[in-house]
Amino acid sequence: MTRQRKIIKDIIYASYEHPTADAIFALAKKKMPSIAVGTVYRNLSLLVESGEVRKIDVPNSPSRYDRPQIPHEHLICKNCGKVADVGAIELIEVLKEKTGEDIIGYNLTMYYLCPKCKSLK
Amino acid sequence: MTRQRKIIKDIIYASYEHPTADAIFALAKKKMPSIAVGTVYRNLSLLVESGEVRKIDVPNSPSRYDRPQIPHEHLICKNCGKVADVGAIELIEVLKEKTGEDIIGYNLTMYYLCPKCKSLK
DNA sequence: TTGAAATTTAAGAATAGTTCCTACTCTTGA
DNA sequence: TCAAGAGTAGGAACTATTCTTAAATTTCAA
Repeated sequence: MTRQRKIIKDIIYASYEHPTADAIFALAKKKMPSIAVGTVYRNLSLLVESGEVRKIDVPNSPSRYDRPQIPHEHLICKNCGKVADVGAIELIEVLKEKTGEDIIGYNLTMYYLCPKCKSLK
Repeated sequence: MTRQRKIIKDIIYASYEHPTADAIFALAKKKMPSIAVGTVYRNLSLLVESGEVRKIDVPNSPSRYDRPQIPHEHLICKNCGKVADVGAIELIEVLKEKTGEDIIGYNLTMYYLCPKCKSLK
């Protein structure tokens, strides 16, 4: 846990804005003006891999980063791109009434090992 | 519906491979050697917008395109990136037993209009 | 404490997917 | 037939992210 990595993690844990890599870089730069973009990206990957930080993939715009709380998913405004949280329980409600007034669409991707790859392990 | 657009649509409807824009371009080029990458992307957007084609956003790799069948979602192999279909019913099963053996993770994004944007409309 | 090896970093070049721009071509309909 | 509008080809431009390289920092055995 280098100083740079600590700063990056702290920024994410202190934020409720689901910041982008760019926003994190800007904030980190205030605390350590010498930090580089590459460092932010590399450390974000490491933090995601270790499970300390959660990555939110946003189609057609920069990924965002979040602290791993109790299970929750994300609502993205189609107009301004703002990301909101949805608790897992609400989520089930939302899925149930998918006809729902405000849900314009959704994108669900699950990850697994396909039979071929599984057999190779 | 231009000739180019027809070719692109036909390729997607004839494929079971969830082709990428690049793969579509390669196949389109066989039927019409003069076609340009930009044309493929532009027509894919138009087809998606009109609902004739469905776009699958794949984090960290090129988007894929699919025909809009009965509701189904996608399973992506974490190792080789292959995309498989999951029917909506299976899907509920999968979500139910989320502890499940093979599901490594998932990414759910829903789209809506946030209160602020909704009030502006 | 020293200093060599290993790790991490800064800086910016490179990459890849996608979009944008411009001039040209095709289609449409009067 | 021909002018206006729509669509296209080709490639430059853009943007988020990754890679590369040399320099800085950390680690840890001696």
